[in-house]
Amino acid sequence: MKETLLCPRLSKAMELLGKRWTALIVYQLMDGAKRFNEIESSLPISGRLLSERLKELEKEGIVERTVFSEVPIRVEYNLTEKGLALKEVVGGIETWSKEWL
Amino acid sequence: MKETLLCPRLSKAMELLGKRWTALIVYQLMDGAKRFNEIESSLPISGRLLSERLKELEKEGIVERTVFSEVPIRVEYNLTEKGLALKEVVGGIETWSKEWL
DNA sequence: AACATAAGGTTACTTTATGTAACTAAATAT
DNA sequence: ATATTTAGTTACATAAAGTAACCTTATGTT
Repeated sequence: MKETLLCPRLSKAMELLGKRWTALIVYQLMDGAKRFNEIESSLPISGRLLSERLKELEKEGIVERTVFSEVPIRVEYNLTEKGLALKEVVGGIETWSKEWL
Repeated sequence: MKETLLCPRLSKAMELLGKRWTALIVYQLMDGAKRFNEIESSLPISGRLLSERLKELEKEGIVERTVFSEVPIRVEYNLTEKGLALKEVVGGIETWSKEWL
């Protein structure tokens, strides 16, 4: 695999969004905060991977994690401004899928 | 991994676009037909996987393959109407990446 | 006290996807 | 006969994803 002159930002964006589940997780958060188990139930993803993806998204500043120290513990995830900006992208994919799939 | 009520078309779209390299291949074809080696040179992808992805995209009707029986052989790939419709999606990702990455 | 429950994970292990490098086919040129 | 070129394919190694069992904390039940 050799190096190229491909736009590094587009490349980075695809590394994120092109990772399995990432866009669908963002999609789940598009209409407001959700808890870990809610996301897990709404997608055919395993807890292991959901945990991994949420960490990545948090590190990228796309998702924000809020812990409520109740019993049992409650953790909510919601999109940051950066994440909300992805609405257009995911919306575009949704539109395309409705027209062509 | 359990079943969900997730929109099957969006789900399918993400299975395609969320596969490594797929969107970047489409991006490479956005400004006209390209040959196998041209795509391979413009992306850090291996020939093995490029071949696999192009077959998938062809099967999905996103990419069209044209063989020119010259010597040496020449094969061109270009987007179908369905593939061209993805310009907006990939363009949206590009826009987002420029603003947020 | 002993056990169960619940959320939000983590760990160990298996299967699938991706990356690497060498090889093939066809037609021509040296 | 050997080399060159394009567009792949094959065999093998490594990385990522899937599965299932387990952990922690704080309560609630027997």
